[in-house]
Amino acid sequence: MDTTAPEENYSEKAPPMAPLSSLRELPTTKRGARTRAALVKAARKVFERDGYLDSRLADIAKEAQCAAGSFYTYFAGKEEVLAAVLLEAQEDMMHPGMGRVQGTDDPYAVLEASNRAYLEAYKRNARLMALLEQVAQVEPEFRRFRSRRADAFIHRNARGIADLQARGVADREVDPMMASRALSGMVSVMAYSAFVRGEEQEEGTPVDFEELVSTVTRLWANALRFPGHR
Amino acid sequence: MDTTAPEENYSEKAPPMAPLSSLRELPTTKRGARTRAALVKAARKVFERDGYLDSRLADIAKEAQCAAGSFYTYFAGKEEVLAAVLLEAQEDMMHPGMGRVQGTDDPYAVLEASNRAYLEAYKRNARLMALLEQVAQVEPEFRRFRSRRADAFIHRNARGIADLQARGVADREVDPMMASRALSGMVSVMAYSAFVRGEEQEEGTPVDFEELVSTVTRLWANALRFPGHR
Amino acid sequence: MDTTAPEENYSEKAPPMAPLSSLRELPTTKRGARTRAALVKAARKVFERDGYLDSRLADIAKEAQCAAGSFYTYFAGKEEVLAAVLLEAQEDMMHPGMGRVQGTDDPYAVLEASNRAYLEAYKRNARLMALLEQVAQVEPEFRRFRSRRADAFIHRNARGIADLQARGVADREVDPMMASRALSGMVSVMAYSAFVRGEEQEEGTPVDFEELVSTVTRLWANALRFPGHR
Amino acid sequence: MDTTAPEENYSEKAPPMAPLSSLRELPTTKRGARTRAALVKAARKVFERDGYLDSRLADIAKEAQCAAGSFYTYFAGKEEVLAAVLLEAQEDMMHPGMGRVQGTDDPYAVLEASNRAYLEAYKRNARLMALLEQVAQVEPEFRRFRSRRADAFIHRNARGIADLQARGVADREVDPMMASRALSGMVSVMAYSAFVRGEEQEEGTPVDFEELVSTVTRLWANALRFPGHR
DNA sequence: AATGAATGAGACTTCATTCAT
DNA sequence: GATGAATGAAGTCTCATTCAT
Repeated sequence: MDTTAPEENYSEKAPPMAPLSSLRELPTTKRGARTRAALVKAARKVFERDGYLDSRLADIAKEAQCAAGSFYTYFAGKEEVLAAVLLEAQEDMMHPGMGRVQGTDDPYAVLEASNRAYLEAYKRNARLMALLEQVAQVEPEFRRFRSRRADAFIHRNARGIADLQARGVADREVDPMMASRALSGMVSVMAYSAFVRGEEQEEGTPVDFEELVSTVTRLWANALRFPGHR
Repeated sequence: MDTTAPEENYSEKAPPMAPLSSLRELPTTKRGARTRAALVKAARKVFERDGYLDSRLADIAKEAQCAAGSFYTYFAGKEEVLAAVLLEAQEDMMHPGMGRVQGTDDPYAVLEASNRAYLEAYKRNARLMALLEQVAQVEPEFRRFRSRRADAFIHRNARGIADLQARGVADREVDPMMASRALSGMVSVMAYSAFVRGEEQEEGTPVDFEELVSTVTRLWANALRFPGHR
Repeated sequence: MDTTAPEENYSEKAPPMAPLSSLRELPTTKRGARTRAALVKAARKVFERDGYLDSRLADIAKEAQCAAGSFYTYFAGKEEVLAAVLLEAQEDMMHPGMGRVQGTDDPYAVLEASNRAYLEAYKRNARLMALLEQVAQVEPEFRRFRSRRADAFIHRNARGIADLQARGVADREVDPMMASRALSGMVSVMAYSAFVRGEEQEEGTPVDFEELVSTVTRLWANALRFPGHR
Repeated sequence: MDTTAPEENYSEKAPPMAPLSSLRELPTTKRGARTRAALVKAARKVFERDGYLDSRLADIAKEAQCAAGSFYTYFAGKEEVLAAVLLEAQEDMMHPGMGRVQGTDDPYAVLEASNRAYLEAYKRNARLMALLEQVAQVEPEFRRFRSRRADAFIHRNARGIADLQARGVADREVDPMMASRALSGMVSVMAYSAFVRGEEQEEGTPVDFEELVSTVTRLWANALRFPGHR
């Protein structure tokens, strides 16, 4: 089963749904490549630090140690750098095949491994996820981007659920798609709450990662009425 | 039991958590009250139409048919009108005691009624909820506002869960708070996805409201291992 | 001799050079008189506190506990209240005939009494003097007002000097007018520096009043080569 | 002796008391330097013409023939350009060592040369001095600037006076500092009155420069009881 | 390619003054 | 007379984007 987790999901390298176009052609010279890379890196730093809205192109250029005008050699504007940033991060934001849990067929173990992988990836890229959430609220283009990612993930989990239903492991009363939507959402909300909001406020008990994994997995398994008594 | 639902929940009229201050004093005269009300109404309309960030004070004033300067008689800026808008809407955004489901003690029925009430309120105020989500990404003050609301709700549901655990109706293995966080989040995510994102895109099957209620309720009940076989 | 001191000088009650017009007619009713008086008083307070430029009519009205609109019943604007404030204060700002130093003819004693009276009056109204200096830099009308006051004083002292020259008590080489300008200016500068600038900065040795009087008097007397060896 | 004259006095190039900071960094390119210089020049012109308070940044930009926004490339606001204007003028506002009156030790001659140098510098920069007086009434930062300048001058003259007292040339009864304050103030008042106020009003006898110098010098010398009978 | 100055549209605020009650 | 809300002109400042070197 592949009951991974919510909202983001691109384990397959495949053309990741051509999310964001690079209008500008890539630089020809070595020097150009270097500058462009510096800009993308700087952009990520500035975005994560100041937020997308409060960041200015001038800051990004300064951070990349190049002139404001140079920015436009590579990008048409803020949106486009952000696209580049996201594109570049996409790889790592995708949990790496959840370690396969080789050699088991136990649905619960698979589910747990899947959730763990998702949450680890989320944690690793928490600031970027926060950024994406913010941007999605503001730029339709990125709202669509986020939706597509979430949908891909949801569909995959829906297939997993349907499969389990077929095998008699999961409750047949629920619609696989709706259930996937709900449970995937549940996990992503928890991730956001733990790693994004958790970071903002200094106070409060930082959630224990293992407890997070096990709670989420247990609820998910129960919700689908996995057999067994855990 | 009071397993209401996610993110927002203020059936008790009690101190509406004095969320957002109205620095400017309220108008003395009838005329003033009328103008202020017109501004709040106009602000809500403009915010919901253009989004918080893309709206200009001038537009709000125009919508309220008053001079730009008049705005400042009542509010110090965008934030403050928004606070007023939210304050005014708070009442209705709170689902009204979920009808009590008088006469039953069936946890499942209570849960379902609670979820239905929550989702109805969410649907009724979908555009405002969308606005709140947007603003929370941008203005710390409103991020806190949203958090406080969610927390209040989560705590209430956590109490409900703990109660059910004590009565032997709910799985004792999960921490009530974490479970509440996860399940409440699940419902609010579904509400957002159905009523906010569902509205944006014309295409797609609009979710059936009843199916939403029953799915969410079933998953919630299962997750906590309510007894019985539904 | 009447070698009083600088910049301000209106001991004679006589129509004090019709300095500032009261366009608005004075109030008829008792209530009106009360309001007007309250406004003038409030204006002085606000002006002295916030400075002329940074004060707003709304503040004055509030301080006078009346509505903003009421202001215009009595004054055409800021300038006019200020005129009223100055008019009202004029009386006390004028040192009271310097006690005449009755019974002496000693020029030095007269001079000293005159300077003392001037400095006392200046000190008493320091904040208002500061205000006047400020306003004179900004409003031509009040620049002229200040000039006329200074001139009146200078002329008077010039007459005093001429008189002493005639009596052989003062150096005949200097032009009475120029000398008066210089010496009167000297005293007013000292007064400003001691009572206005001295107040602004907490630090520093506050000037000893008596030392101020005696220094100024001695220098003045010496400058005109009063006979005798003090 | 170095009984220069009043209020301003910086013949020594020494630390120009780092009066006003240029927060914005200076332009790198030649073009930038040109624009900045044009802005400073324009600012001086506009300030002297309209007064500090009534001048608008837009006017300055227009005068410098550049876009309004360009202003902010070099200055944070009105205050900062003014600082630049003052900084640039500082050099010339400082009378140049008063020609030294080489070869004489006659205190009177030195004093006269000093006063002449001061008054010439004042006259040369009369409009700027007027501006400074105005601004000092309005912006604390510049009030302090003016005070520091005056103080430097006063201290220098005080030293001169003390020196003369030691040499038996000046009256020992007066405190050097107070005397310096008074006499320095006397000269600056005369300068202001002659070159600033004298310009405003078309009418009136424009003061004869030489008479001004000699009167001021004579009174100063007398006040300190220089020996000799002039 | 890189630079960094120049541009200018546009949004925000303030407050003196007017005006309907 | 008094009230206090309404008005709207003016000025400030920000930055994405362009452009001459």
